[in-house]
Amino acid sequence: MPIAQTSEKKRQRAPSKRSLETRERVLDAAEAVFALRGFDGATIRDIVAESGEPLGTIHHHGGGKEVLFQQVVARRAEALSGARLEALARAQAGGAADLPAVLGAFMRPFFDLSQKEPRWRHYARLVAFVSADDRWRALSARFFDPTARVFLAEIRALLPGASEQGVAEGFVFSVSAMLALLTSQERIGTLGDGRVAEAAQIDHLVRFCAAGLATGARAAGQA
Amino acid sequence: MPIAQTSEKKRQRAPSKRSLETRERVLDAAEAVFALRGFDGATIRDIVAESGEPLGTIHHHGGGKEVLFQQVVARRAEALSGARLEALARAQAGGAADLPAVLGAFMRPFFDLSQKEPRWRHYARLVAFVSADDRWRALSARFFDPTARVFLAEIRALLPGASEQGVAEGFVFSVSAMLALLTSQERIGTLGDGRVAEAAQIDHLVRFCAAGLATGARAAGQA
DNA sequence: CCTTATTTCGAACATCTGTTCAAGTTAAAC
DNA sequence: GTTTAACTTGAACAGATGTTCGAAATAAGG
Repeated sequence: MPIAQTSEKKRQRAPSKRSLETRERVLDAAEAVFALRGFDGATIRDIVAESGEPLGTIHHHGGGKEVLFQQVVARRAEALSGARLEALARAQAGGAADLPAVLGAFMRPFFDLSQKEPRWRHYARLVAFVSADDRWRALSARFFDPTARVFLAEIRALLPGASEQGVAEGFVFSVSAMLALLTSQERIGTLGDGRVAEAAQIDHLVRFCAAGLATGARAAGQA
Repeated sequence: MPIAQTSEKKRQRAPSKRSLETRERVLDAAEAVFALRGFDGATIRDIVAESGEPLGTIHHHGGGKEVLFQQVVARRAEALSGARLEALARAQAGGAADLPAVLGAFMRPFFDLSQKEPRWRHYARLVAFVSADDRWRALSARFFDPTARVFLAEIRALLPGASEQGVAEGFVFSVSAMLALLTSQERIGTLGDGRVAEAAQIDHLVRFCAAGLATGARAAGQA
């Protein structure tokens, strides 16, 4: 899944195991630093310090600051989409899923993955940055929009009275609320009872958004 | 309302009218640039270009990049709080206000001000940055939290069955949804039918959040 | 009208930042 | 085992960036 389309000369040898490990360390460090400081606030030398790799190595594996950022976003995108679509399929296994179940299938995988693997919290913050900044619209469109469209269609099917525009707005509100919880959660995520409290907050988030979406649909239907 | 508390030597002369106008131009330009590029992405020389003022003048009036940012945030904070509290008082003029009215009093002034004075759109984006980044927590706490607490108390009074924690979460969800609309709106704000479409979106936003808050309270009351 | 605090202005400075480069090392392909 | 593509490493570079500084212009206070 290469990002750059232009003038790629083909490799003549498979990368070594050591090289692959180095690349992983570079991307992990970049993910952490970008998540903490944002794209403009982050420095290649911050990533050097975080990874322990020398300066030249960051560029060798990263391909420049901007391409490095894109690689970090791309690395976990497929896993995220997969988890969301699987959760949706699971919710629909026993017949039609209701609105909270569909919303939950979209939102919960992010939190579940964050609890299993702390690096996903960094990725979550990164996704918030990508979603909020027009500069990364192309990244959003490529990696997140296709899955979002699937869920949008499911939600529309559950709200037959709603306008397409209204559902889309409600979905945007929902995603922004999810990202707010996801990123604010980071600073209390490692606390003792964080896991228990977080589960309740996610339940609340899903209920909140489901109610908001349903009401918007109802009002649009009346008008 | 000075930001810096440390070692301020008192002025011996009133600032000239020309000086005040220059300061205003500097803050306007800084507001626009910070709103467009964020704190780290913005450059003093970007502000030089935007304002037309020479480099030294930015520092003379701004007091350094970080203090300049704080000044920009501070400048319109009081007007925003005032507009929100007035809207709340107006909503409660004829007896008790319901949840959508209270939420609307918090959210609508931002959009109303943006329509009257386009510079408020820049300020709105700035507020989104400040709210999203822990680095500016102190600014948030000083300029926005007091008013938010007033509205939080009003909402709690309207939802007697809800837990304090649950209402606070719902309020956070609501604010993040509002900021999402506010910042995404910027790119289509100057379109021809922008005003009409925006009004409908704000109605939708208020209904969405009111429904979400009410449902969260109901569920918490049941449990 | 004086005095001088304040403002205007841009050159200069030290530091930071992304990137390049070349020499040395490693390991894939045969 | 040999060859050499790929990787590792850090010094060096060009440009950007926040800040400082002093001289000149302006206007408040008397």
